Parts: sequence; C-alpha cells; structure tokens
Amino acid sequence: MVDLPDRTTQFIDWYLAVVEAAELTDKRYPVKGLNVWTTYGLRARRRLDALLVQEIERTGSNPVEFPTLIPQTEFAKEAEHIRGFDAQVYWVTRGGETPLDVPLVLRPTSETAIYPVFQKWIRSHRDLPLNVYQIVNTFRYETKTTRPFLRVREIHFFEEHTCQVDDDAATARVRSNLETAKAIVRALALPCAFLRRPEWDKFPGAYYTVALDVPLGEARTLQIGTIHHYRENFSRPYGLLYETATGEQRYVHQTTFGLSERLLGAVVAIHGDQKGVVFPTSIAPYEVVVVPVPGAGADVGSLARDVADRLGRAGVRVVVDTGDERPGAKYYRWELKGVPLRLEIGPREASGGSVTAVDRLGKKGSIPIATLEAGVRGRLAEFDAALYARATERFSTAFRRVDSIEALRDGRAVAVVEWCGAEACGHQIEAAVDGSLLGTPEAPLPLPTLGEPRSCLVCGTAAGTRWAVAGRPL
RNA sequence: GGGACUGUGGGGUAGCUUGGUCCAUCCUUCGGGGUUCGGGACUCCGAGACGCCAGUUCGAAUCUGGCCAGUCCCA
Repeated sequence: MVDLPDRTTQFIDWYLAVVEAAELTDKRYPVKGLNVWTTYGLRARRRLDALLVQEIERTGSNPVEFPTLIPQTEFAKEAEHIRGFDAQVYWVTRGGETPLDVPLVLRPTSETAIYPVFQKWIRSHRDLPLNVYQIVNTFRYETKTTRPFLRVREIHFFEEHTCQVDDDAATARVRSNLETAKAIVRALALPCAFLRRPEWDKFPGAYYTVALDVPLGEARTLQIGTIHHYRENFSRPYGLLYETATGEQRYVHQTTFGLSERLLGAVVAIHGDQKGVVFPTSIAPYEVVVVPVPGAGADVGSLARDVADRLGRAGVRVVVDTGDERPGAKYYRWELKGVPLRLEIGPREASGGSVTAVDRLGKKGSIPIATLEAGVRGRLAEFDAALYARATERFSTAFRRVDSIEALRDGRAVAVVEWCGAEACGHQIEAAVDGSLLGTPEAPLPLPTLGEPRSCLVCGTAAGTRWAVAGRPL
C-alpha cells in the first residue's frame, strides 16, 4: 500500500488516489468521464440510494422510472431549457444503419421525458399534488476535466418531479424538499449551505433555484444538490392543465429536487483524511470490521466469528478480516476504506471478556462481550456525532466574511458578502473571486452570527442588501 | 472553438535530448513456499509494461505521421 498525496496541499491528487485506493471506483474505463462502480463503492452508493428513498418517501413521494431516450421534438419544447443543455447532450441519431426520423437525446435530466406523460396523467385537482421521483442514470457531455463522482458524463441521478395546484403549494413543496435535504445531509454528517442562486445562474427553465453547496477548501465549493421551482415554465409548453374544483382550467406549478453521486464524492472529500476515506455509518458498506489478532493458545478466529455473527444478527453491517496479512496491515487497509469502527480480537480479548474498539477518528476503548450489541451501537453513535462535529468545525472555518473587493481576491476561503441584489454588483463580485456568486442563504448558514447586512460591498446601497456567498465552484 | 503537453507491468516511475550496451530500472502490487502476527513483517522462488497503426533505419521505448486516450491553459 502506498501513502496518499498530501490532502491539504494536493487535494485533487489526494482525492483521485483515495477513491481508487479505497476501491470505490475504477476510473480506467476507456471513455472520459465514465467510471466503473466497483463493489465497495457500489455498496456505499446503494446505501446512499436507500437513504434518499427513505427520506423522500417519508414525504409522500412515489417511485417511477421513465425511459432514457427523449425525442428531439419533446426535448425542444422549453426554449431556455434546451439552450441550457445544448452543448451537453448526447444524440442518438441512428438505429442500426437507418438514420432516425426524429433524433433521440440521452437524457441530461428528465423534465422533457416526464412532462409529456404528466400531461396525460393530470386531469383534475384531485390528481394533485403529483409527487414522484426516480433514481436513474443521466448523461452530460462534459468537456472540462472529469473526476470520479464529482464531474462525470454518466450521472447516477436522483430526481423528484412534482406538480402542484399553485405557486404557494409549489413553494411549500420546495420548503418540504429543503427539510428532506437537511435530513439527508445530516445523515451524511455533511454541514451544507442552502443558497438561492442568482437569476443568471439558475437552472435552465427554472423560476428560481436553491442549491446545496459544500466548501472544498480554499474558495472552492461543490454543488451537491438542487431544488427548483418552475412555476408554469414547463407546464405551459407541455400543456400540464388541470380542472379546478370550480371548473376552471389551470396550469400546474412544478418543482424538482435533484441529488447525485456527488453526495458520495462530497462524503469522501469532506470527511476524508490523510489515512483515507471516512464513512458516516449511514452509508458505510461496513459499519464494523473485526480483526483477529493471532496469538499463542487462543482461538481468536472463532471468537471473532462469534462476535461478527452476533452483530450481524443485531442488524449491524460487519465484516471479519480473515486474511493472512498481519493485524497492522489490516488496520491500515480498513482505515483507508473508511470503516467507522474496528474491533480487535486477540488473546487478551479472548481471556478478558471484552473486545478492543477503535473508531475511524482514532478513539480507542473496550466493549464488554456480554453487552456487545449495545456497546457497538453506542460507539457507532458516538463516532457519528464526533464526525459531524469535526465536519462542522471544518465547515465554519471554510467561510470568511469579506467586506471589500480587494479582500475578495484573496481566495483563501469561501466569501460571505453583503450584496444589494443587482446583477452588475454580482458580476463584480464574481470577477473578484474569479468564480461565482453562489447566492443568498435560503436557510441560516451554520456559522457564527453574521448580524444584519448593512450595505452592498460593491455599490454601498443599503436597501435590499442581504448576505450572499461567493466562491469557485468545482 | 484556439493553443500547449503527456502516454513504459495492476499503481507510481527510470530510460527518450545524442537510436544499438534495454529479451527495459527501481518502488509498490500479484501468485507460490517457509518463518511470523497487539500498527504497514521477513525471506526464497515466480509473474507482469514501451497506447494503436503506419513510416524512416541494418537496428525504434527513443525519430516522423495519423489515430486513440488523457491533462493543462485560453475563449
């Protein structure tokens, strides 16, 4: 096993090395931006998918699956939308040798696949709200450098699409999605900013966009999810009309909520350290690894198996490392792979009635075998809490309040600025940070109190000035 | 879209300028044996590469062209 590049000074190199060394992905597939999901990474992704399903279904959303291919005729119906994705879509133009009459796009997202069918599903206000989600792969022809999980051409994508009776109901759905998003990132122990994107940076076709952003060090940020309010921007071109209780025909108001494998990338990037990945228990392929430590006169192997069996029956995801390596080598390997808790079972444990437990953040202790299940659960909960605390600390130090254009150029943190809302001022802020004005907080930033915003950092206007966040999106 | 660069075992590399002494170096990895085992063991034996296709040449990892893959910068 080889040491990883330094995480603080060579972050991207560290990231690329760690996703491969931990066997989350095999990035050697011979097409740019398409990677292989290897077993360990796929297990984590499936855990993540299960979390998303659990949280969204809690709000009354139902699963659907729409086809991967979208006819050009449908794709082209919402003008802004197609312009936004024009340069990024893959086209299917032939069936065998025969050119297709209507070319098909590989969905870059599914609005235009779903809404023609919604048009058939929706007749009356009794069909609303219509809340459905799917987890499917989408395709975007990225031209920039691709990175496993962070920027790929085939995206493992969670998308909820809803239709509501009016603007207020849609706004309520956005708020509900915000709560769901908070629950999800909390389960991943990822502190996160919820920012309403400025007009010029919203999703193509959206009325407004709320994005989830996490800081990645320096001024860099990673968008890990979006919630959009579409109003009638899609329902008009797609004819999504319903009859109200009083007999009128009205257009639905729509929302979407999107998340992707970037969440997994964010978990790696945010929680990881010089030893490798650190998984929160929620998506860890294994919560516990049992490492037997051979020694004279003790049958550590059978005790290790017994311990693992008990934990397995108690619903803990556990693996026993029975390989021939020495214990120390196993410790390093499982730390690299981010397992939250390691149990060491050697001659001392075999005779002492307890097991040694070391969590991925280095906290060591012992758990009596008599109360193994409860002890392990307790340690896992402690680990999650400690992980969240560490991430929260990292999060708060990633931001810096900045009150001059000059200071914006510094680039050593994500900037929190006062902004009047004018596009011209926004662009000046973007130019100074050499990045984007990510938007205005839609939920309080988990940061020490900022106080009331006073006047725009660019033009000095007081009226309408709010806090805004600026950084350099990956 | 414009420009620059890179490609050597599974991973990371040396060799390339000045073609031959390269059936290609080192680390890691992988397979087998033995001794080991409380934080990356040691040892013996073995395995594994010049992106692809042409060309130049007596001779190509090395030079030329095309293709493929990838990276960076600018728009």
